[in-house]
Amino acid sequence: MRIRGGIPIYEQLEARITELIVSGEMETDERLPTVREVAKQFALNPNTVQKTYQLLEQRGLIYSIPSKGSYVSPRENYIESCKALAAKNFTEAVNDAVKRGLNADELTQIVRSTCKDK
Amino acid sequence: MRIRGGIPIYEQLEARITELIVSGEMETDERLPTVREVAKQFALNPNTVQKTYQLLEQRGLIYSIPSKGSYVSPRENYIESCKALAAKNFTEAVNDAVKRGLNADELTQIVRSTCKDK
DNA sequence: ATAATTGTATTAATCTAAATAATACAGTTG
DNA sequence: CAACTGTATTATTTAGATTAATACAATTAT
Repeated sequence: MRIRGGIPIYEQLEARITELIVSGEMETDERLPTVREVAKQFALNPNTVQKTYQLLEQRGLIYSIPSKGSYVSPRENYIESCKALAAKNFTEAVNDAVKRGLNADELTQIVRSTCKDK
Repeated sequence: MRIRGGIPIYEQLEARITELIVSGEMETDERLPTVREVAKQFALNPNTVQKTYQLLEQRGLIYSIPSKGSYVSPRENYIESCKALAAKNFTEAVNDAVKRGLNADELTQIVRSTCKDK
């Protein structure tokens, strides 16, 4: 099974797990499902899942102990860099929107209404 | 020559031309360079450029007359749908940023500072 | 102890979308 | 008439994403 539509699976998975961790749904030092478990659950290849875990580890969101498992990093290890990356991506999105005719007020309004539903 | 980095060339080109049109650098009914001219200038295949022109026409930004050329559409033909599309994409970006830990105030701040430099 | 499970690593093969390439056609323009 | 226009078709090539088949050493559970 292969998820279509441009965005690579390992990135989709990375976004999903990032959300679980950043939102606090997973606690610090909580164990993540093994690479093989996730692969089985979503019918993916273990290598694809490992790629995601490597990404998450590079960004400080998780730490992996060989032969043991992968765990959620303490918040102070990642929150800064995670937000920095998000801010960078978001800045690009703002620039794109401006180029397509939206102004600061309109963007601010979208931010407000989108965040309100949370 | 092939532009690297995930985003397809025809989308990069589409973004670039959209900017020219939306910003007003190109005027209504102004003629766009021909498919073959653009292809030559950027060392692309004419088919790739044509794909971009098709996209732009679908979005109402340009209109093409066979055997004559492609021209910038009047503003009222596209500005609404163009902004709607931009708003849709931007909303996704907001959601992504929120999932990664940014809040409404932080996002608004980024909007302000990013738009200021323009 | 020993069998199963862990993260990690390597290498090759497969698959798909993107991009290229080579044309062709009909209408216009000079 | 010759050159140029947008448009269309089909086949090929390419590169990145994904799969696949393993293997290893360390940990855990039986």
